[in-house]
Amino acid sequence: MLTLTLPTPAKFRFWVTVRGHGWSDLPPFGLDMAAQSLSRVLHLPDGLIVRCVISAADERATALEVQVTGVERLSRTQTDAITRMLRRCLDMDRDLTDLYALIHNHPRLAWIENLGAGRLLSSPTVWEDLVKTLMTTNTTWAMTIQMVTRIAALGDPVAGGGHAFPTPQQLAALSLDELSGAVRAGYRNAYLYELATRIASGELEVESWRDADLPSAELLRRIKALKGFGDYAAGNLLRLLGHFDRLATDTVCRAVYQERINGGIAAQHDREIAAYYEPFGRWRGLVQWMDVMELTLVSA
DNA sequence: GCGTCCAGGTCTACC
DNA sequence: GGTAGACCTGGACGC
Repeated sequence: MLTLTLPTPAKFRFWVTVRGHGWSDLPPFGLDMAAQSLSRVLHLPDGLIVRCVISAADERATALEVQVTGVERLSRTQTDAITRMLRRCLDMDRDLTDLYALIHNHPRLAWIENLGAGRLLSSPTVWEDLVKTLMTTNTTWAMTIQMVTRIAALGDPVAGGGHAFPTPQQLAALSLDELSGAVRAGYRNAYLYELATRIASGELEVESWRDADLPSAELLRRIKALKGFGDYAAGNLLRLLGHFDRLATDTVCRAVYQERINGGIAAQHDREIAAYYEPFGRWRGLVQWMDVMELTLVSA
């Protein structure tokens, strides 16, 4: 086992980031609640597959400890790749200064700054975030976990158990029937297969969607052009890509708006919810998600 | 064990 | 632009 050190930015809170949304429940991420550690199987650009277990000495630690298994030694290039991928997963390069200034004296949202919340765990690739988002649509969270677990099992195995997340090429190499039988995602199977085959063939390129210069409107257009990605799914993916000027309103968001914001009265239309978050400007999507996660994060 | 109902978001056809 | 119905899975429930 090798140990790496990952310096953290100021005000970075490891466990709050890990618990910031449900991705940590989905393989090839894994949680050890007792040890407060996050595991992740990484498929490095050179093909090497390793398992990383990330932990912090305490919540205000200035560096994370990363234990790497599945390999006896790492080259400088491989170490840099692991560091780069984990920094991306843990949203370490996000500057939340403006958000914290916006909500500094807000009676209901000041907890976000106090807790150091606002970073979202994401996947190393846009492809993986697309697949996982698709598997959250029109289903329960328990079902999402089951479907993603079955998808992850189609990836390359790692020493010690578990798999790397499969590449688009690996899923595209199957027939639709084979994929459907393995994943059991219902009508989503066809959408997943189309996504994988279009990326694998080179017709669709999604990794550049992390480019910060890509306007939200253009990114939204590209995402919604994909089969199976409607308003909610597109909003969710935009959030994971760091675009917070769109909402991702689902049933949980509607319930939170009704119960904790609007005095028990349901919104007449999603436009009413959109109007509520409008004053938060380019941060509105993140504020909406923080409203959903408040009880989980404050009690974590 | 079997049948029925239900939850979830998106797509398509239709008005 | 708005709406209805179909799409799937598996858990919950009643018998």
